[in-house]
Amino acid sequence: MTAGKGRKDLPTMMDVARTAGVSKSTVSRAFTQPGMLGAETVARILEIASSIGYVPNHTARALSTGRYGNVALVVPDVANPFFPPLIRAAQMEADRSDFCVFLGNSDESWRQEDKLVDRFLSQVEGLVLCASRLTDERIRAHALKRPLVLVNRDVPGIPRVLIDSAIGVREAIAHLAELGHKHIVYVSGPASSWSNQQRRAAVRLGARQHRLEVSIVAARVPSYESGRAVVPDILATGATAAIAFDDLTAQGIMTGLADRGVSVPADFSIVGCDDVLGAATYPSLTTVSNRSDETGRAAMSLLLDMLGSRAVGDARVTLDTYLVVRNTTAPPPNRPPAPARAAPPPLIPPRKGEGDAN
Amino acid sequence: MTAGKGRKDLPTMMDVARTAGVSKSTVSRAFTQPGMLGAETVARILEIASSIGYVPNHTARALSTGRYGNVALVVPDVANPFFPPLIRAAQMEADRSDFCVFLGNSDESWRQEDKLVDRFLSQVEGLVLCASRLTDERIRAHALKRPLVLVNRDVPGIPRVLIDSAIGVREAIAHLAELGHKHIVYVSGPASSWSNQQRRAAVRLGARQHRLEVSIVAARVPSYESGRAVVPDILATGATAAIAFDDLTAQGIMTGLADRGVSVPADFSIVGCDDVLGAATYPSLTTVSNRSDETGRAAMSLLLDMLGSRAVGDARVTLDTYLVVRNTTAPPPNRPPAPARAAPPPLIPPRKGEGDAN
DNA sequence: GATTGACGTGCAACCGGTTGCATTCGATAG
DNA sequence: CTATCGAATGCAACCGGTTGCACGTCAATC
Repeated sequence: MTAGKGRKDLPTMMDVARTAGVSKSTVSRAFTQPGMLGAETVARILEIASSIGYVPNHTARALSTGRYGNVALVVPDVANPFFPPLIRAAQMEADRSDFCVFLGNSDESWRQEDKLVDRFLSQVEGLVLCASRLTDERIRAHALKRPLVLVNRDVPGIPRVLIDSAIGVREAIAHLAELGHKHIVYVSGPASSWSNQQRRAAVRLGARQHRLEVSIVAARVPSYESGRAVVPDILATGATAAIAFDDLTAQGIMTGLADRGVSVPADFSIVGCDDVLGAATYPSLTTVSNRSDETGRAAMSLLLDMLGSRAVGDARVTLDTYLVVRNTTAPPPNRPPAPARAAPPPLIPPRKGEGDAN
Repeated sequence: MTAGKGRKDLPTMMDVARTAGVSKSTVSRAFTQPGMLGAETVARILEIASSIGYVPNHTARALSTGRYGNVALVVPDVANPFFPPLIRAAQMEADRSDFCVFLGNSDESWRQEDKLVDRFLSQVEGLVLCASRLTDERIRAHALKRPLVLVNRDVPGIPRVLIDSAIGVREAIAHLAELGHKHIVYVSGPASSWSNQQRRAAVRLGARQHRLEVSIVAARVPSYESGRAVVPDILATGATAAIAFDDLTAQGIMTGLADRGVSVPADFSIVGCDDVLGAATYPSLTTVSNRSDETGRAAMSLLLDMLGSRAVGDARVTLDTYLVVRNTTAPPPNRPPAPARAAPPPLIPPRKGEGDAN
């Protein structure tokens, strides 16, 4: 019963009330409905409050109003470079409405995600689940209890924000076609990924329109390592350019090509996806923007709209992407490149935080 | 008063109690002190609870016990690649003790940070502040109210976890000396940064021990752009190797050197700091590990220890670093490199999330 | 057969706010 | 001078749990 069992107790509303010679209610109103009180009373109370370092207790307020002022954001892997910009944007959007945000790391496990959501449920007004690992069923169950917004997960009936790579990928195809490429490769990501399906379809469609030959090479997991590993398959197709599922894979491919003396972009062109590495690589990577920050902002904004009881119903927001041309694309060489020397074993540890973010 | 004003209300303890034909207290104890109740009673209650989807209300519990089960983690910029691994590790460490973590993004502003801390105070049991922008005074004030752990901020009396780059930097110096370099440059970060002070001092000391000449070149902000910008200054020193304040700066330097036809590592060697880019660059960057994940874990673990009332007092944990040798360091050329052509204007946008993380 | 305990459960106060309603008081209207 | 009304404030119930204490029951003990 006794709260805090001696731990440092923050000043309460009663403390303020006592030294101000008023009742709890008055102090409460001074903070929530100042207009209802005398101007000098409000001033005095606020003065006293700040002098003794009083801050309204978020928890107690939540209990009586049902407005927790908190939202939860759950991602599979905080360290996956896809997410930090999204998290940052979502956090700042929530902050604009004075919401605090819980961050959950599901560690790519649906059990963990389920546990987190349950823990969050009773102290948040709503949640944003990114690339959720839960079943549609569980998601629906949770959505019954609290407003829920999904990112890169398409469950009918649940508001969701999706990054549609189609446009960006189409731009990439057009870009390569314009440069004179005739045969390209799509290095695919996880089959279960919604993003991967989008991208592959867009590649196929774009290639048909531009009369390009297209090969598909599968990289089971999107990572530096697996990109590096599939380079022989890529070269075997005889293509002169590749579009990779994501930047990490593209990066691995670049390394694998360099290992074989194939230079980028002179001998081979590469396009990534997600713009996760920025211009940090050399040569800097041509890639498809993912606008993950806008995604984060949009998802949080959508959630806050729902909380503001502005009905949102079955929202399905898609964000377009665009091509970011940097320095890994150029006209094809006269002859398609071929392996010059045998591939060395992979020496370099994979980058942390890889995996299928989307 | 009426909570939820019609919003989806979660089932409460009373609901369970009613259908189980017992009192609130009994339901409560079924969850918190099952041993005090009859075995079959507990079983029946848990059964009913899960059947109607009841989960104990975190908020209400917190209010009466003072144990919020929450902690807060505040960083200047989530998107700065220094932080995601730290956040991830801290989050998972907290999760091991069933704590939920609030994430705050101070956006490099002490006002924002102060606001966040105040908002968090009343719903967390403790906080971790990373690279805090607050004054010592404010930090002390907050620490009076709740257990507080600092990361990369050295305020006597407040428990803190510091990444000490000295060892790693010393290893880097030894590494360069062994390769045959005689004259190196330290490209410094923000003067106010604790980490920068550590690193510069370590460079100076190490250089003296190995009888190397050392120059200092100042990059005001640690970023890709500013690294690229200081390349002329670096070359002007006549040095054959550089140690940069962080990886982003090092990356910019690499690009700047390439722009001038100076090849890395054949003509010039580069060492970064923080190991933030992993092996993603080409050539992959030799750098000093920052172990930011261990830092996050250590800080959170320290905080949880404090909460467990295991007194921690004035803890000051320092984490050592080590050199990660990759492919940007090699013996110096016979003659020191010189600019071959004029530098092109910077075309490439700076990487998001830069800034002095430490 | 009455006493004593252990055990299982209910009662009610409390955590720190919020809010509908009652109350007080001065001012304006009648 | 009194009735009326609005503004300012207090009272007390409530949000959903936790927990000290009291109560009732039944078995073991004397």
